[in-house]
Amino acid sequence: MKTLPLDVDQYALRNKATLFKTLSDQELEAIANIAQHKSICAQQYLLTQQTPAESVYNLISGMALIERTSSMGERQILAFLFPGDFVGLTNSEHFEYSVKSLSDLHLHEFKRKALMELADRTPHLKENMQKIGANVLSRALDQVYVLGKKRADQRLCYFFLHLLERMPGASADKILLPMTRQDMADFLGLTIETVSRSLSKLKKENVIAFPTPQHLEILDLASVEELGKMD
Amino acid sequence: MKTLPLDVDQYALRNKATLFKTLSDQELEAIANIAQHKSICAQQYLLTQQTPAESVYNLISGMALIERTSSMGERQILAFLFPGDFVGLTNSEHFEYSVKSLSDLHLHEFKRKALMELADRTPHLKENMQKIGANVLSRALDQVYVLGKKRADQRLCYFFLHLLERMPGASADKILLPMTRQDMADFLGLTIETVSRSLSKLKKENVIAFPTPQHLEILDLASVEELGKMD
DNA sequence: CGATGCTTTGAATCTCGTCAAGATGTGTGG
DNA sequence: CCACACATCTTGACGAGATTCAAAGCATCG
Repeated sequence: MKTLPLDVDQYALRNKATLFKTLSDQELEAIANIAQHKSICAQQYLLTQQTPAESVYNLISGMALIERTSSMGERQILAFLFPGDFVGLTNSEHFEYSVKSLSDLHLHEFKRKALMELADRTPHLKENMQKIGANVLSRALDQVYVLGKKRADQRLCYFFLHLLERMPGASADKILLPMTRQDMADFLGLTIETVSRSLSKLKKENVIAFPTPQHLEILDLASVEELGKMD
Repeated sequence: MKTLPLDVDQYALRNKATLFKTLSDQELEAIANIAQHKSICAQQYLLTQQTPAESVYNLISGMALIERTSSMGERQILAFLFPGDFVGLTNSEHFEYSVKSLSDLHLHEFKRKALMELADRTPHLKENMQKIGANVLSRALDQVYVLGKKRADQRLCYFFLHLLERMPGASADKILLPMTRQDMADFLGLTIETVSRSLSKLKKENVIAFPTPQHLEILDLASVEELGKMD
């Protein structure tokens, strides 16, 4: 269990709000003692709407998505999860969403009770957890704004900027997309065809390029920022 | 715009997640000791994007809205606030939104630090605050789903059900709307014309009626539920 | 009363969704 | 290495739904 804290992270530690930021070695070890390693293959469900909400998870490596599917089969992706992200902080008895892996995942699993108790004794940890919660809400509100006000091409540019900011190793000239077009569509409140058409339009305007369908390149970052900005 | 007759405490106490639920008299008194009364007239800003986030507020009576306005003048309403609601729980230095009153407001103001400290010593209070936070997020995710997947008439029905559930004194045959059509549009990601047209359509289908423009009556609750349901 | 602000309606336009087909990739077995 | 099959992605044509711009209806309030 000593292996813990530090395989997380050259990425997570440089990220803004992460569970482990600014913690002392002792504090990190205390967390390590209640953490369990967990691995999941690509395209598997980490948890679903029916799962009792006893555990919370910290994503070490890989990518995942949070989705909600209605009884009529309508799927809305509520968020994508990146290394360092935290998922499962709810206060209901069971989760209100499902979490599905996009790639092989490594995570830390915590019993919620144990983590909460530790947080009570570890101010820095509690502060980090609150920050993470605030960020989750803040991003959900951003998404509300985008879905309420933006056209398809603008939503996609917002999405690119989102990836650029949050995805480890992403740079304007090389963004690897682990999600399908359908995932993007369900995240942005569009259909797969509209996503595809908007991508083609941006391609034709030389704003972006696709060396392969999963490999995005931003050619004109200024335009992307203009289209996708939030303020 | 007329102000709403609101029976505050009666509503707040029967509501699910409120700051004061299940607290003992002693605990309530401890809260009272750090609370300050505040009153605001209709159509005023309680706080704005620029306000430093030092205080949090608990709404006693009246209604308000949370909005975000972009540099291009696009406004998105992120939530409506009802008696018992809590606003201001963020972890950034300043707020990421503005709060505007729809009617005359009475609220409790707490210094964030003081409330946090008290919460540390008062498990019930902390639990209530966490529940409120979870509810806020849950509703934001509902809104993402609605904006991503629903037609104009469905969004309106969702909104009606939302009001029915949360607004004090609302019943199917009498819902007083303190907000304008523009507010509804900005909440639901529509234009005011689309809101008006959709309302007219629902009126023509005898699903709803408007004795006056601010007085909504649901004639066919089953249809409203079918159109506005979330699952 | 008229004046103002909010709401509704109308017509033209645009964006996006739907349905259908075609193209491109990826993986497998020969 | 090629050929085929399957999945994903792209494109096209059309229609539904929402926005835009403009004008007309209704309240409310001096």
